[in-house]
Amino acid sequence: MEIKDTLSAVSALSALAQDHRLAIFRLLVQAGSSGLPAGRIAEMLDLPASSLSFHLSHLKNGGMIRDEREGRSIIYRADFDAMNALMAFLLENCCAGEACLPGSQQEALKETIS
Amino acid sequence: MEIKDTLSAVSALSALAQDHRLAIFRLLVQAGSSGLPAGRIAEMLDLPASSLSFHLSHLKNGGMIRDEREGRSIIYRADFDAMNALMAFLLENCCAGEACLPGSQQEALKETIS
DNA sequence: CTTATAATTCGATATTACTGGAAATATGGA
DNA sequence: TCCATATTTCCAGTAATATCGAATTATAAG
Repeated sequence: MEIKDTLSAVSALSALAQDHRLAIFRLLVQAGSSGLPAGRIAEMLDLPASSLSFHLSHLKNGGMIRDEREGRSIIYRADFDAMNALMAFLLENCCAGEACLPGSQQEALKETIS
Repeated sequence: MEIKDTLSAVSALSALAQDHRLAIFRLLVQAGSSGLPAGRIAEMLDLPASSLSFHLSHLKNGGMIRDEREGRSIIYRADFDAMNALMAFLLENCCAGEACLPGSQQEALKETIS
């Protein structure tokens, strides 16, 4: 997992920076590796299909989710590697060493992630 | 440092989800506790004063920075507690335990932060 | 081949964000 | 008081996002 450049960090952040999209992503995180079909997400969040589709494509553009067709459904899954990279970027660029994590844990995370 | 609700997480995320604002925040993180006056930020990022002010107020609204008047200048500082809380929120809600950090580090972070 | 289901794309509309010059506000000093 | 400096607020124009019904595409099954 590489550390993101500023541009991809911005698109990852803006993918999550919207109430419906954050809710969608959290659902997918909970769902784990089995993911959820679009219709099930729409149902759970009570969103019209076309609105959901708009947000899913935004999340996909930001690299935060992946999709895979399975029969008539399309299964969406959270991209944990991307989330990982985003966390690493924030830790590295927005936390200044002194804050957010004690130094030792920060070092350990860097090794884990990069 | 409390764990954020979804609404404040969205405003923190959207505060950072813009190229100029992310750049501003990173500068302030680097500057640390001494912070930077608005004019210096405008100079470093080559932004018109009014545009900078727009972004600063957005960052402030999202709770990511603080300001303090000092003579004719207004000094801006990154709010590390807010960044901390955002990291904790993401870890808790968008990382699903299995991912982003090995379990032991995640536990340690939760204790550190909450 | 037709019908039903799952999802996306299109299109029209409404809302919100971004930009930057000009005017207003606040402070400090001559 | 008057002027210069630092910054914000105002305003108008432009661009990007969000919403959701209707039309379209893709798949599966009878």
